[in-house]
Amino acid sequence: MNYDQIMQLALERGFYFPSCEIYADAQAGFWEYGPSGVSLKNKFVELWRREFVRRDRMMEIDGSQIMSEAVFVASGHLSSFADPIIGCQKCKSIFRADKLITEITSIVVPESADLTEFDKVILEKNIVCPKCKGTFEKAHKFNMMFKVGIGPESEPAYLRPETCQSIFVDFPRLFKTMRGKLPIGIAQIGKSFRNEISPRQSLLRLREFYQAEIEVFCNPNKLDNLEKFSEVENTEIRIMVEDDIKTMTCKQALDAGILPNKLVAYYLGLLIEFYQKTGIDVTKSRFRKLGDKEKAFYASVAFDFEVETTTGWLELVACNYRSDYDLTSHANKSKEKFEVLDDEIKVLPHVFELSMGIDRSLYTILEHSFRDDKENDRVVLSLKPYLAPIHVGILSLVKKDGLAEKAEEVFFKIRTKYDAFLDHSGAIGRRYRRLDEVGAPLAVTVDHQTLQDDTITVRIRDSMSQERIKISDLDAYIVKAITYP
RNA sequence: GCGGAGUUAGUCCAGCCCGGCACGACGUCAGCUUCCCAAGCUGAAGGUCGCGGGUUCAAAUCCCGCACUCCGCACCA
Repeated sequence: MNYDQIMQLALERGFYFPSCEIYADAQAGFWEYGPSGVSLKNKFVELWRREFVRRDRMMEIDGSQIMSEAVFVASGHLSSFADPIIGCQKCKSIFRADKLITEITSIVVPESADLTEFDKVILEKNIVCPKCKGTFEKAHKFNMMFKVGIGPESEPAYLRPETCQSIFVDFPRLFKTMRGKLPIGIAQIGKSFRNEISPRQSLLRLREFYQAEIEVFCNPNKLDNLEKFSEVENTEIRIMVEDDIKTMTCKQALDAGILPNKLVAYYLGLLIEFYQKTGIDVTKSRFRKLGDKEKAFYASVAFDFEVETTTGWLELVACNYRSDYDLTSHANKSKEKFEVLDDEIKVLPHVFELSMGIDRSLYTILEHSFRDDKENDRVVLSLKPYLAPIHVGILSLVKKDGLAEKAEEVFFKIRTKYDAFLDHSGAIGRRYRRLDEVGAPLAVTVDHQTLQDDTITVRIRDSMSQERIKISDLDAYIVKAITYP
């Protein structure tokens, strides 16, 4: 169960594969989901919707992927979502300006400093290219946003680098028209785009990727006034405390001051309960509080939710307390009013966000579900049944004697309700194994007895055990097996 | 973007030094056989040898450029 095995399974079984792969100019960092991948993703998204949007009575929106320049002037992405870089005139090597200066002179010039600051220090300290001793060109910024030109005049706009900006921009309308009341979560699933310098490892670092983001708007004076916290107070989380991972309940973490308030503790509790249901091994997870240097520019407190995979610790969710950074910025830039009434008092809400990487989560689900069952000479994806790309395979034991036709009858009865897959060809054991590899939890087999008494066998993926049931009971059987928790 | 290693069928790979019809396995499809766990037999399909250029009578093979993948650096959900 390492990265290469998952990659091979993904390619062979239609989970995901490189975009535009038949052309030589295909760029790195773009991947397609195949049929199995889409089916898994849809079910993952549905689970997310159940466990966050419905459970916590959030609103869900679907915003535009291209957003106007003003949005990113206000959000800070135009100035801050960029690295200061310098290039050598001679050998063309490129360096991070701030890192190189600190490395050579120990002078700390903040990443966000004015570009002339970098040029000044480089000139004063006579910094040259560490590779060829060449002199540097002027510092410039490499912005990680994709710029697009709108209309015939190519008016500047950008592909959003995070989905949440639409939520902030839409907040005033949503709060008014949807009868909002603090605290309120607004959620969105969609694509975001970042021009990574070096995308790598398929779904783990993409230039175009799916995020599931939740922005919780709250009254900053009432962060510990949250009745629903009792729902998760005994939920156990694993959290880094001074380089050790400690297991404790949300309440314990709150009481110990490791988590800052009930609101944050509540949503971290929801998060871990969600991931438990995805089949990811949460005993291999941790929340890690980020230091000031690691945090995004908009975050005042940040916890990363990380999971151990064969590629190392992988960040699946960024949990950022963004305070009023975004609403204040957009209010100032747009002149729109973002204050709302909470108990008759006007308040500018603060924001706590759960920013989930969907692609990375799907990869982790695959890796944590992958089982190399040598005893039975098979590869099994032990996915949670409700996430399986195929719910049930419908097989005829052999193709002749009318068994294929009977299997088709069974298939036609259930095909619109479940993800079912009909298969007649080849040895029965081979067909079971193919289903095991895409994680189908059930396999129904039509045999000679079926023709006599309308019963079929149902094979359970994980145990390989079988039981015989009536065709008329199949629907109820499948519902029970694949229903969401 | 840098350093290193790579790229040949759906997958894994041989061939490359030393230029001459692209090898094998797995998988897929069809038929036979078996009739509940990747058996066997017969047959078939599947290739811009990463892309572009050069050298040559002839290039997967030699030369140049580029792209992509993987590992490290840096960046990040």
